[in-house]
Order: sequence, then C-alpha cells, then structure tokens
Amino acid sequence: MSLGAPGRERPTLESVATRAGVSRATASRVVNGSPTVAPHIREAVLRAVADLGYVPNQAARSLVTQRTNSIALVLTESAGRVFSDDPFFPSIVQGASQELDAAGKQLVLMMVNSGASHERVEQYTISGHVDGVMVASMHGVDPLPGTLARMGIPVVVNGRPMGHTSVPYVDADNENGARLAVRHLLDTGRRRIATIAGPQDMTAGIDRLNGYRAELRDSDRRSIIAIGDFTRQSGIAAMRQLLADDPGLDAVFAASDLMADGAMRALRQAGRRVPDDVAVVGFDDNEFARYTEPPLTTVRQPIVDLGRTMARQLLRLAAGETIEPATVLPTELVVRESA
Amino acid sequence: MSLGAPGRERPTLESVATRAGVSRATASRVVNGSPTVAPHIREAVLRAVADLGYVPNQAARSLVTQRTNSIALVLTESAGRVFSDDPFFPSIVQGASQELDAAGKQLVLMMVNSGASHERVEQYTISGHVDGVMVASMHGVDPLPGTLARMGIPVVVNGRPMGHTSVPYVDADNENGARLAVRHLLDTGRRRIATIAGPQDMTAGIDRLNGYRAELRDSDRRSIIAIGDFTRQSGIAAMRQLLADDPGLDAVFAASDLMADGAMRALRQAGRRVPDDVAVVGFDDNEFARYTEPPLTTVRQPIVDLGRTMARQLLRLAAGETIEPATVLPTELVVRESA
DNA sequence: CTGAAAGCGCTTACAG
DNA sequence: CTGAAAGCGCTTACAG
Repeated sequence: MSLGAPGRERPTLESVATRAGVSRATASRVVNGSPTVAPHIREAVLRAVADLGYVPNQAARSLVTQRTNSIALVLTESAGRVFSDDPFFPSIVQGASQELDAAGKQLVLMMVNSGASHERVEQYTISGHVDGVMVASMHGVDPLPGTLARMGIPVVVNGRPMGHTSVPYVDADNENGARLAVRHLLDTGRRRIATIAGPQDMTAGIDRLNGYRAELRDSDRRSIIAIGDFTRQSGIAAMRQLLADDPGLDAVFAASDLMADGAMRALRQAGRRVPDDVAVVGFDDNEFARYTEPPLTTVRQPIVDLGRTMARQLLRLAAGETIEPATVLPTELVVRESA
Repeated sequence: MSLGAPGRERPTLESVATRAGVSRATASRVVNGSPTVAPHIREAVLRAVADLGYVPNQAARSLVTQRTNSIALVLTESAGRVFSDDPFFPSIVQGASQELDAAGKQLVLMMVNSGASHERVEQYTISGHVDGVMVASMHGVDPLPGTLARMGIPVVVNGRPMGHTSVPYVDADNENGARLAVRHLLDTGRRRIATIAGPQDMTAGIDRLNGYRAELRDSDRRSIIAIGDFTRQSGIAAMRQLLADDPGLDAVFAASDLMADGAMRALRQAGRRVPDDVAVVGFDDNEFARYTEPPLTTVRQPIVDLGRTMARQLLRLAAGETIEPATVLPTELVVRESA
C-alpha cells in the first residue's frame, strides 16, 4: 500500500469511488465489509483503496454512526501515588489495553484527582469521545462512576465501590486472600499474628482487614492491628508501632507487598529475623516479591487480569449486553521463604 | 448545570440556538469564545447552554476543524517489560499526561510491539484520530517515528533514536550521568571499577557505557564490562560474571537501579559487603533506591520531566512552531550509602 | 455584530 | 446488488 506524499491531501471515500468507477455508497459498503457487493466490484474498490492509501476519516464516521471505537480508562488518584513503585495501575493499563486491542478499540487514558478534573471527564465523555469508561478509583466514595452511569454511559469500575452504587465492578477476592494468608500463618504454628492493614477508606483495605479478622476469630485469637496506606514507608512505621505495642508477636500479615517489604526492613532494624522470629506475608505478588530477602510469601492477585476483565465487561455492556453486577477474581497464596 | 435525563437525546447547537433565540452560527461563536458577540446575546446563549447541559459533539467539530485535541503516546516494547517493576513507562505517562491536561488535550495510549501493531498505529493516526504522536520506543531502530513524520504527522520521540532519523527527540544526559557515577567512584578511592551496561541496542545503554568508558579512559584505568538488559535478574547474572572475571574489583556502576539492586544481591551472596568491599552505583533513582540495603547511590534522571518535555515539544510542533531537534535534560548524582 | 449557506467525510435507509 | 439523497452536528467564509 502506498501512502500519499507528505502534506498531500488525504484521499476520501469520494476519490476512492471515482477511481473505482462506483458510487460513494458502494465504496463505503466494501470498506465496511458489507457482504452484498458483487465480487468484481469489490475487487475494484479494494484496489482503489490500496492505490490511494485510503483510510476512513474517523470523525466523519463517528458523526454518523454515533460510535467512536474508543474507551476511556480513568485513573483517579493523586498523581504522585498513581505510579511510583506500585505496579498496580500500570498492570491495570496493560490488561485493559490488551483486551481493547484485541477488540480493535482504542484506549484513552485520563488521570484525574481534583473535582475539577471530574468535570473534565464528564465533559469529555458526553462530548462523544468514547463509547464507555472504565474507572480505576482508589479512594473512598467516588461519585464519578455513578454520575456517568446516570448519564447513560456504559461504566465499569475496578474494585468494589464504597457505599452502594449499582455500577458493575470487577475485583479480586480480597477477603479470602487475607484468610489464606492468616490460615497459612496459623498452620505453620504462629500464635500472635498481627496485621498491617491498608487504608480504611478503600474497600481493598477494608476487605483484607476483614479477612484477617474473620480467620483469626475462627481460631479464637485476638487481632493486633496497625494501619498503613499501602506504601513501603507506611509499612515501616506500622511495623515499629506493632513491635512497640506487642513485642511478643511472631507473625505479620501486611495488606500489600510494599508494606511487607517495609515491615521486613523495620524488623531487621529491630534485630528480629524473618521468618525465624517473625513470619511475614504480603499481598499482591509484585515482581519484586521474588527478590526480597528472604523472598516474600504473599497473596497473589491477578492485576493484569483484572484490567482485562474490566475491559471485557465494559465492551459487553457497551454492546448492549446485560452484565454481572460483580465479577470477583480469585486470589491465591504463594509460599516463599518469609513465612 | 443540569444534565439531560439518562438516555435522553443530547442537546445540539441547534437546540441551544433556538432556546437563546439566535442563529446556529452565533451560538457556535459564543461556545467557542469569539469576542465579536454582543454581551447580552452572549449571556442568553450561555444560559441556554447551562439550561440544556450542552456539550459540543467532538466528532462534528473535528470533522470541520480537522483537529482532534488528542495526542497519542505510543509505547513500543514487549508487553511484559513495559510495566513490571520498572517505573519508566509509568513515569513518562504521568509527565506527558500532566502537560497535556494543562493544555486541554487528551492522551490516547497505544501499546505496540509487533509489526502488525505498527500498521495499526499508522492507520489510527492517518484516520485523523490525533493531532500528533509521542513515541517512547525502547529498542533498536524503530521505523515507526520516521514513517509517521514522513506522512506529515507531528512526532516527537523519547530517547535519542538509533540510526539517523531527523525526528526530534527528548532525552536525559546519559553519558554525563555515567561519567558522574564513575568520577564519584574514582574520587572515593576505588581502583577497579566495573560496569553492568544496559542493552546495546538502545541508545540509553550505549550512551551510559560510553560515559563509563570515557571517564575511565581519562583516568587511565581499564574497563571491566558485563552487559545486562536493565532488569534485576540480568543484574544478578552480570554481577556474578564480573566477580568471576575479576575477583579484585572494588566498585560497580550499573546502568539501571534494578540491575544495581540485582548486583547488590549477588554481591551479598558472594560474601562481599557493600560498600566496604565493593561500592555500587545505580542509574535512575527509582523510588525503591532509597530503601535498598544499604540505600543506593545512583544517578538521577528526571523521567517525569522527560515525559512532560516530550509533550510540550510535540504541542509546539503541532501548533506549527519549529522545535529543537534534540532536548537533553541533565542527570545528577545522588549519594547515599552504597558508594 | 449577526445570519444564511456551504461543506467537512462519512453511512444508511429507501428505491429500483 | 447498486445509486441518489438525506443527514450526522458542527464551523466559517461571505454578505449585510
């Protein structure tokens, strides 16, 4: 296929039709793969398309079809924390992107934090830029998904929302993951099991803490809790506090790998050996979990798959299908050396 | 502003005009902020816009203006390595996104790897979806930027391209960064300084190795080189090889923090203390560099700023300005405890 | 300062 | 199976 010279006018359907000696309508049909076109004329049009290097103008097409073939992924979080060390968002992006590519859709990425940018997202969406939106929100009660849904826009969110919106979501089985971690600790003979919980304004934080509590309750042990915010730094601080509160603890379940890493660091500084004195279990199974010393036992959540699933559900929704209000992906324990 | 009920027809310029008692043309003018509109009629239109919750249809607008207010960011790399532990791409995305937001542009993210997806990017771009494209390519000679540029599309790439395209690029000062690292090692009395270089099919890898060599040459020392691919795993392997090749080495400059981390791990396993026996310097200054043991001395490159700068240059280019063929951002040494 | 009109590049009933 | 025609929702010369 030869492309027009730089700066040269881009060919239109009209020029393709002319060159092929057919009408604009027919040219449009073959470009869109309509089956009701005579083989020889299809050939002629295809040849014209190739000769001219014709590519349909997306704006014109969207204007009439009312569809854009683009899907937005909204990442709501303070910019600083979105990326950094945490592969959460990148992995979501990767998964969503894979799925969308396969469906021939484009991914429009929007990072928002302030209320002002919420407005931006709404405007953008209403202006017909995209056929649907995925929201990977991290905090508290985010009104955006609900607002969008109420406007009639297909929306799927990542992570069980707080409060009760009826927006469909995709999530990992946080509670059971936490239970698996605690059960493992119990099974390996640990008696005083603390937790470094995630932020309690996020369901991921809440659900993992609930799992910890539930599993401990089932075995009649008491909870020892400190709260972090998923970062390594908060893991360090929480571990120190835990050690001060209960010097006799012999295990910690941290609600993120980053916090688990921080905890191991604090433990080392306090002269405790892992896992001999204190066993540590994380949550996520990030790439680096394999490389901590000792390698981290952790609960694996399938983040890329979460992104993929979110995209898949949204595509179905946008296509008019009815989808499950919740899709929960399993988590699993991966045992290494820290516990 | 009140929004239409769910599913209700979206208001058009026509309806705004009718409600305000003016022509479509005039309504369009006030929506687009034209100054040549009488104040009282501007008021009336604005009120109608608010009452109706009018938002311009982007496709219609693009069709006539030939502009889209969207910019593509193409990430070319095998999906697996794009994300993972390495905050490079996420940081580029963050920087670019910030800059684009500020300019009221949207970011369309495209992840590509195969040649097939190159085609996809070309089609997408020609179809008028975006006003320009940023390419953050990681490997070798990527023909995409050149192809796009030849088609008359504004393009800026991240990282000095291999070969000689004339596509404008934005990069960190890799060579000088490496020199800073080696000089520091020299200044602190190290004599046998090895390097774990990055992949030699990327200019970042090449330039850092050149800097290492140049600085060593200036001080009459010989090079001790192993090649990695920027990952932690490759850092481990390279360090082991280096130790086998030259057991007497007393310092290593790794071309990425991830490789430096791997090197420290290999060193520890070999019974060498850092920095006492062997000093280690990394490159990047990733978040985790602060948390290694000992904390990593490294060369900081301003990745977010690279993303921001790339976006800024592209915006200028797309606006018709002539931009610098190369923009090189400074790197700096941050001394912690590993060297 | 404002409006009537043309036109951006497509798709899709509707006839035939 | 194919074409003439209408129309998607805007912007922008061109008149006045």
